[in-house]
Amino acid sequence: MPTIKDVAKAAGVSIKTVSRVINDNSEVADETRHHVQQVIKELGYQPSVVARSLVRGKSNTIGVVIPLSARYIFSHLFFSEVLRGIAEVLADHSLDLLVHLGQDNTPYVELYLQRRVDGLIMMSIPVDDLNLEGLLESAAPCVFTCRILDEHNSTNWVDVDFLGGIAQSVEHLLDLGHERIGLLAGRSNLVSVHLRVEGYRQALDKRQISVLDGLVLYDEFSFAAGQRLVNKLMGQDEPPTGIICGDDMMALGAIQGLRDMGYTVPEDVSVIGFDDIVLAKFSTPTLTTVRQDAYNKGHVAAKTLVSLMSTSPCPEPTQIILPTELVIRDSTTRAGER
Amino acid sequence: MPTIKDVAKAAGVSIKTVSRVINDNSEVADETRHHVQQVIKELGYQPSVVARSLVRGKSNTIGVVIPLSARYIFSHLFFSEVLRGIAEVLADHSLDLLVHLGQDNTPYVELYLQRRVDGLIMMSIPVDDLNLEGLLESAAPCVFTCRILDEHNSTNWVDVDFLGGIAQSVEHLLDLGHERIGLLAGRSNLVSVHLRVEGYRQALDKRQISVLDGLVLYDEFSFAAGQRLVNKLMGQDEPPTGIICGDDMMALGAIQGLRDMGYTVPEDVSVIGFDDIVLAKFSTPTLTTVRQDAYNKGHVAAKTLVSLMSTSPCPEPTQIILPTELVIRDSTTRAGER
DNA sequence: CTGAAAGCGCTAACAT
DNA sequence: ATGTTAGCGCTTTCAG
Repeated sequence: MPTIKDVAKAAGVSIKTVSRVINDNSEVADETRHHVQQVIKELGYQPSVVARSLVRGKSNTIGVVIPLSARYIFSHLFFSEVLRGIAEVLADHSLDLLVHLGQDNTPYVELYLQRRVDGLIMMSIPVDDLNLEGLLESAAPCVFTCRILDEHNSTNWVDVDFLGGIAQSVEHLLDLGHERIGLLAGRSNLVSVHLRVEGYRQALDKRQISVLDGLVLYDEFSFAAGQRLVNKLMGQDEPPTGIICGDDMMALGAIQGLRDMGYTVPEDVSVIGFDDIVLAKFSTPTLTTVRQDAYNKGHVAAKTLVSLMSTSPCPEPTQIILPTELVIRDSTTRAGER
Repeated sequence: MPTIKDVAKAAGVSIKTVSRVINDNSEVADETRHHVQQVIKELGYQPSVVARSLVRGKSNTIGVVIPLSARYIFSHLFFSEVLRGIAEVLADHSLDLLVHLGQDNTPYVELYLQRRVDGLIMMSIPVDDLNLEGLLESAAPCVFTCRILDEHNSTNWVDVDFLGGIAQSVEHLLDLGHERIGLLAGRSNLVSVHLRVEGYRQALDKRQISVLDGLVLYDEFSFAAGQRLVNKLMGQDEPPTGIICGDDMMALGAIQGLRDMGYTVPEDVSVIGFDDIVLAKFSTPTLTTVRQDAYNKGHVAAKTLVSLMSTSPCPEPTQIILPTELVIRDSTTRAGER
């Protein structure tokens, strides 16, 4: 592959002149410019981004880190939606996108320390992530697509309103006359799961309803987990008449599990999901759920990172909570309908 | 951030010695080595991958190109599954993964020509892609996750057996006594769609059943398209009793559309999908479909690319067709059951 | 308007 | 076993 030197030689000009042409900034005589452009085309020359990165001191690349421990999100449409939101913003700024599955043994902050990326977007980091500390200690521009535990409150993040979304779900069920409400929360090592539980608590407290033991269960976000947990939940002395799930796949699993046990949804038990995946609209019954806009999450996170990187000195931490919306469909109804 | 020079100075050794330590190949006295390692740790030194790339002449990065025209795959779980398959192989080989949404105006072969990536994996390229030619003319190591039109038959690709999968679907319906079978094929600018149609034709020919006009329709892969097309299909004089769809989302849309028109699935019309997405197992009725292993597709494509890059001279083109499997569920039944 | 030369951070012959 | 030196391909003062 030709280099700038080859072009210079072939065009009979200096390297610097070629450099000027390809960066079309400084003044070059029109004649020279055209001639050089001609030679460039003939040779099929393309400047090496690697050499440019070295001399310019930046890679023009953003890393998106997906902890392997959160690998389940890979089988979530959620993931590709967030990624799409990120990718479109980066494209607008001519930034490249490096996707990194974080093996726990290689601290992902190295991506930055090795000048491979200029900034990082972290997806769904669990609270017990081993490499998080190293990242926060570094000067790496970084935005999380989820809240993290952070005593200094100094991280940038974009997240949806899990607390409010779940609280609204609880209120919806209470309004329908449900008094015993179960929560299938998700993995307990995620901040978002804690927030879900907190939203559940607050909504019940507000109506002076006591939070009962055994009505909040934890497991991974999956159809299978929904099926599993619902068995536990309904096996209790006084089973709930309404169940709120950490995400839609869990909710669909819960519905299936309930059906297998002989319950009818929503007549016997109302079920609410979270996310509003495509499926939610088409399941039987259609799923009442809390909508979050994953594309927008990625979009906003990327925007935040880009502005973070172009601003100096480092601005105040940006912490954005995106709204959710309760979408009421057919999986919820008044208590005691049957 | 410290450079190799800083380390050398601080350790009181030459740059080359530091280089030897961080590449731990050549012989360095144990004492020197330990000392240098100590200094590296103290300074928090990390070698710059950019500088390394420049001098080594390779980026250790693979680009995955997703044509924007195929943006729909972003909202397909399929995409993230393929990507996961790719990512895991690359991680094993310490290769980085660059995801590139191909804007049609920037030829993606530039990723290679600018030394940004050492090889490319192309996802779902339509036949009318403008930038394809440039890529094929270049020397870029490249593997497609779909077949492409290529008169020289010189490209490397990994694909699933669309032709066989659809043929098997047709046979399944024929075995159930269906004689009029519709095909909702997908976008006609995809080779995979042509192959689906070809499979459909061959299977019907084999049983000496004539292929009727109006029974094969084209549209995008989506729920909405399934709903749309089924209306056209059933509005004909002699509507089909069996419908084969290009993918599962289309099939689910078709089922919904049929239901809206007052038909029952599968009693009135049998429906078959393609992919076997998670949803297929949980829809009502559960969906008969052709399973393809998207993760494996990505895995094999990445493996192929890696071996391609490490082999010289360039080996014979690798063209792999992965098997599919017909998964029979509840959306298909004998013709005239009702 | 153009060129010579230094240097980005690293590796690799070639000494010593 | 260790250091010197010359690049990798580009940008960028600083002169001409």
